[in-house]
Amino acid sequence: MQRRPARRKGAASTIGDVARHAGVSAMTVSRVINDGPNVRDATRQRVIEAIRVLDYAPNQAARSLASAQSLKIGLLYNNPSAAYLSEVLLGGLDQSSKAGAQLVVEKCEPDAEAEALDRLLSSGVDGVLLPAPLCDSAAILQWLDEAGLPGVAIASSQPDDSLSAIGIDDAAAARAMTLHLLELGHRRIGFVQGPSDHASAALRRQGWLQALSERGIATDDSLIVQGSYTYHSGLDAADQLLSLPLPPTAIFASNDDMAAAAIAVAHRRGLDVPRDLTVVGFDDTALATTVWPPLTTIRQPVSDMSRQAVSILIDLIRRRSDEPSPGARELLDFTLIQRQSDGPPPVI
Amino acid sequence: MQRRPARRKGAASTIGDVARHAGVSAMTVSRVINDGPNVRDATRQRVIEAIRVLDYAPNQAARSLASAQSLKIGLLYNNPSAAYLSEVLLGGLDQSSKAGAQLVVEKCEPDAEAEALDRLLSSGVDGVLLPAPLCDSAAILQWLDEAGLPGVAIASSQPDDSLSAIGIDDAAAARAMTLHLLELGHRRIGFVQGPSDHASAALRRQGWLQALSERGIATDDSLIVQGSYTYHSGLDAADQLLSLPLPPTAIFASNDDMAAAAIAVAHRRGLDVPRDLTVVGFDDTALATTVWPPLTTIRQPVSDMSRQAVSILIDLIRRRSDEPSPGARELLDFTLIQRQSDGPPPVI
DNA sequence: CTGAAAGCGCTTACAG
DNA sequence: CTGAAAGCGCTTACAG
Repeated sequence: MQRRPARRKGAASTIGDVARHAGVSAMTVSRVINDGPNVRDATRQRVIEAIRVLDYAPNQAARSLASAQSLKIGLLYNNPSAAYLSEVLLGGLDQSSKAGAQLVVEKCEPDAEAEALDRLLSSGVDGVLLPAPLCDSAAILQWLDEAGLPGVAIASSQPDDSLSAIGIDDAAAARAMTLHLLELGHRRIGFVQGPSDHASAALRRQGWLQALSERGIATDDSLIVQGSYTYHSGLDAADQLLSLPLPPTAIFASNDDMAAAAIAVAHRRGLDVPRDLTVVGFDDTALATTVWPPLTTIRQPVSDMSRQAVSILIDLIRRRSDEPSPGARELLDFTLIQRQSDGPPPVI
Repeated sequence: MQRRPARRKGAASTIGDVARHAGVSAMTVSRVINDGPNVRDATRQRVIEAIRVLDYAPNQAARSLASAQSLKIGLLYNNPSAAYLSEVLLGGLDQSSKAGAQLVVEKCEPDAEAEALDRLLSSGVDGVLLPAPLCDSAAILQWLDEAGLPGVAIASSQPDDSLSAIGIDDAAAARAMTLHLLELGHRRIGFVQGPSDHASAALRRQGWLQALSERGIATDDSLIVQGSYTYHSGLDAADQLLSLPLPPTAIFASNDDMAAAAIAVAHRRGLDVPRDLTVVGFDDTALATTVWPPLTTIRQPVSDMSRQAVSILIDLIRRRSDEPSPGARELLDFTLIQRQSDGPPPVI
């Protein structure tokens, strides 16, 4: 029976060790760690060096005990999609643990925002992460304001002014995708629009329109069909598009669920994708690669967004009471991921 | 400009408050909190009452600082599916935060188990959560053993003996689903099997066989088709089944991805689901409800499993060095979720 | 079965 | 710009 080694992370170095090594007091080390003012540059350098040499990492428990400030961050979610949620969670968790903050996750049921928010508040959070589409909810924003808590929107390109936000430029991404389709030779591109209560839906449509007009392609209103971001709505939308007297040679769906549905419809009609019809999506969810052929789509760096959102939120919390920062906006790069659902239009 | 209220969770009660209220020392309160021995029952009751009255909750930071035991729990994942992962994450996060443990999440790339594990070890985790199928990896189990770390398998019904595990009874669930199909009137039920390196695959097949034999239905080998849990493999499997001279009236796929593919194939062949063909899955992933018609499937309580796995792991860590507990097994209830992809067989 | 003392590693006032 | 002291809320030996 193998006896378990005692592997307690042997005597991690403390603030005292660093102080001794640098020839200063613990107080000064603390100042350096916390980016405090009033440290001569030479002193600061010596401390930083000592930290490096001793491989020192502050003990978070001691930190929060002493400062009586545990840094609890709330994350409200609404399950738009599991893939999206898990990325938000992964990024948020990673950054929170690095920053020594605790992440408290609450589900927000459709018409019970108040309850979720109250649970969050009573658990003592110092700020809230709001992944889209929750950041577009007026009720939530108002509540946040009343509670006096800072919030950061994730994956929202057009959030309320009261919020700091991080996201991609949805319009630019949709424009890039449309340009890609145009380059392949497509001229009749069907567009499946998202629901009007999602800020992203309008922006994606706008990007599509812009690319078209840039290349001098006249827009044909019959090529725009309304969807609601659900797979089921994509079924109807694609059917409508492919029933047109002059059907499109490519379908650009505003999200992957609807694009996956478009592929299903094409197959049912005996059309090969991408030989007979090109279908592209948006979001790069798990569905994009479970479906056959895998979808060409736009990927948002969701976990990076979440990571950065945590940093921004912590800054906001630490700075508190100061000027109520006027909602910073941060844009991250998207990626066009080309897989196997796109190709040139069929030669007639 | 609304000034932020100072809402620091006003003077939460401490162990001292409780001690005073109960007329004992802080030490005794600590014993009660930690289920320590040597407390007279009457004393314990008084303390519990005081805790209730004062709404006392131990300060985790102080706790881990004092005990120099921060309780870090590692979670290794391998992205089988985002839905599964997010449930594991949600449950694990919830329970860890309740127990004052920190959750450290690491991704384990296909052939780089060693790296992921080393990162986990160097981050100082005290134990590891292993969601299926990672708990079936010999490399990981060996590493865990060498590191002397306790581990708990999640959603595994047939894990290694060295591990504690929590899961559902896959065979019983598959049997229940098959019985359900039989009750609807089906007699020719096609079965799409999972990959042989997944413990669950064999168990699910076994459950299917058992139900059949219980009802005295002869098994027809042509009705068993090999799949690999991917959507793409489901396409081929369903094609094979539906090309049979005497095709099945129902297809039971071992997971939702393959079931979704079966629906796609049926549609492509002009078959209506469920009127002409019943299709059921297993797992209740997001795909089950994005596809049309939504899938009848088996749901595992993944987030509950994850929650309990955390509790078990913490017990294991606290108990350490003691008898190396011989791998407890915990079975949770599954649910058969009936949606719209099943019905009686077509009348001929 | 119960308690008084010391200390975990940091930060917060307060001095200089 | 820097430091000595006290204390955050708990637990760990150690006594009784």
